[in-house]
Amino acid sequence: MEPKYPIRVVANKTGLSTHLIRMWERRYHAVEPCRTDTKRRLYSDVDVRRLSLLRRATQAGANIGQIAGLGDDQLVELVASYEQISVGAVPRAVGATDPEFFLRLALDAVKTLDQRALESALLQASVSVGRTLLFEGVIQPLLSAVGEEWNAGRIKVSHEHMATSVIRSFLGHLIETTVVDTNAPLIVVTTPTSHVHELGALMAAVTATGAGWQTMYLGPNLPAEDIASAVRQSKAAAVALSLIYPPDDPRLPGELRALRRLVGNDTLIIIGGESRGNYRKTIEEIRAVTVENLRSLAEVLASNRSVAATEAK
Amino acid sequence: MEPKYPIRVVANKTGLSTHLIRMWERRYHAVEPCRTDTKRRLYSDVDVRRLSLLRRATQAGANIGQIAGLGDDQLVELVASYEQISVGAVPRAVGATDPEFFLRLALDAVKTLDQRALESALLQASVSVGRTLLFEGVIQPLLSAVGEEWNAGRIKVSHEHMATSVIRSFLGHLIETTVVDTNAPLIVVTTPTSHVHELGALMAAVTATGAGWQTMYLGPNLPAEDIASAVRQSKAAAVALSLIYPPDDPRLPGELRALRRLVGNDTLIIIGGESRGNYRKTIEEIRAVTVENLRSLAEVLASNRSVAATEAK
DNA sequence: CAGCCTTTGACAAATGTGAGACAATTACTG
DNA sequence: CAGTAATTGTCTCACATTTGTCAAAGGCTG
Repeated sequence: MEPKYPIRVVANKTGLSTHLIRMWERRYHAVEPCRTDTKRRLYSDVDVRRLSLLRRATQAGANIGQIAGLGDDQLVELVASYEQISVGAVPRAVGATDPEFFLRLALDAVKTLDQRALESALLQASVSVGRTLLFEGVIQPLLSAVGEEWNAGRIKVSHEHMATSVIRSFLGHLIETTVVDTNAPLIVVTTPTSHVHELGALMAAVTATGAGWQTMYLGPNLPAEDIASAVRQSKAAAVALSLIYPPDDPRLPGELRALRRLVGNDTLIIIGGESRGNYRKTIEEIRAVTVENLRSLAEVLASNRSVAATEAK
Repeated sequence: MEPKYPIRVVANKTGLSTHLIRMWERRYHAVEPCRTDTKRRLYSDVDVRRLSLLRRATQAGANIGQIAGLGDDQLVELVASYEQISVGAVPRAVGATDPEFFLRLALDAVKTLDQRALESALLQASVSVGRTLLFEGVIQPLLSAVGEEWNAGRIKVSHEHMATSVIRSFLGHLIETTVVDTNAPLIVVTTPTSHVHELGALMAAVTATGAGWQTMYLGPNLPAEDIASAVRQSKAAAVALSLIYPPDDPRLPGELRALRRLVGNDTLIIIGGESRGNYRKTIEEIRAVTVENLRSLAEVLASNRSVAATEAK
């Protein structure tokens, strides 16, 4: 863990102001970063994580003065109890920033049908690795792994259902606990009719809140007409659709064209999901943006945020 | 369990006002939290639990002066008996405990597609009215109302999806935040194959945790074989199935018989949901218990809890 | 040289505390 | 049944603590 971030970057990553970070250091020794030769602060990933935890805890009502001195592992527990998640007695590895560790933990939990352990693995992963790594290193691999195990007949549908249900509620929780400013532009997230896989859309929704957008998550399987009416009623600046299964839906091109027609040309349409490639022609035709993964979704949203915000006025 | 919550967090968690919490302390010594060096109150999880119990008891009609001195165990019993008695009876006028108020709030939120408002309406309702009233007075009427509005063409599917998605994550949250004794018997909650309506099952799952059972919620649409394997692997003492739609599923009797055969005769099978009446013959045949509503589910679970607990040993 | 960082001191908003008071309801008494 | 006392939730006030924000002055960086 080499120290590397100047204070400005840390402020961006954690959502705290530089002022506040320095104050917390001065008053409570919340984090004491290394310095350059010329006394400039240089924060490590561990510091960033600690500051994020502190922010979540204070957000939930803790007094910074009381908690600033706590150890990292205590802090994780504290955040859990403040946010009303039960961690229970589980193997803890706060030091580990290794997604694979949490992936293994989670997969074991699925195999043994242990709901609590799965929740706790996800929670710990979410505080120990960043959100990007949480998706790309834990949740997505977990879903693939569960799929493989099921294909191989080593686990049952019930395991897969349990995993889905826990992950879904965990992701919902992430959206709820992320505070976004109410002036932020709004994005509608859903999947088109007959596309029933919803976890991709949920992760997109979480990514969007993380990128500072207000999100309206409408669940899977929604006709173009209804998506458009939701966009209009909520005055959303963008729509994101996740396409996973079926990979070859003959009715989808029609739906997409209808969507573009109904929302008008000012609304950004973003399309992601594994099957997006199979509909490329239509996507180009309706001038929608495709994103390969959640990271590029975040980039697209970041670069469109200011545009959307100004247009709203 | 070190003391850690400042009073405002406790107020949020319990639904009491900070004023009232201090008053109960001054007058009745209901809880006497530790203090910081500067006399600020710091509550522990135990204190929070105790205050919640006190709130539930007073809401059900107990007078605070009488019960404030009781021990925690007595309080649990008291709350249980009080809530049995006062179900349906008019609760004492404590604040705006009118479910219809929250129902209207929630319905407005759905109509205006306001996710946050719906969440906050549900959250307020859950701390202001008891859980029974939350289901029977808010969530179920809300779902019916949304259905009616949709039939009448006054709202779109997107509204219904939004409502479903918010309610689902809210219910999931309720399950997670209810702390259950890890020795409690376990119940598996799901719906059979092709029964895709999941909110009934989710409410059943919440009811079960409220009745002191550990709950494994597996989501909707699960084949009998997989339900049974989940029961066996998790050593569950009971299974609850919610039947709503379709009301006349020709394959259901076969599924139910298979379920009984696969789980053996020691497992309690509970069946609820609006359509349960249409399958009465099979239900009797497999010696399953039917419940009319969530309240009777709670009763069945309460009376079977001790039985299940002893059998587990 | 403009812009960012550091330290220090100061300020104001928010929140918590204890005491007292008030109004509404309930329970008891003659 | 009227009158009285007790109960209980809410509110206000004066004061202390906590905490986020800001400004000034000087140094570092590109």
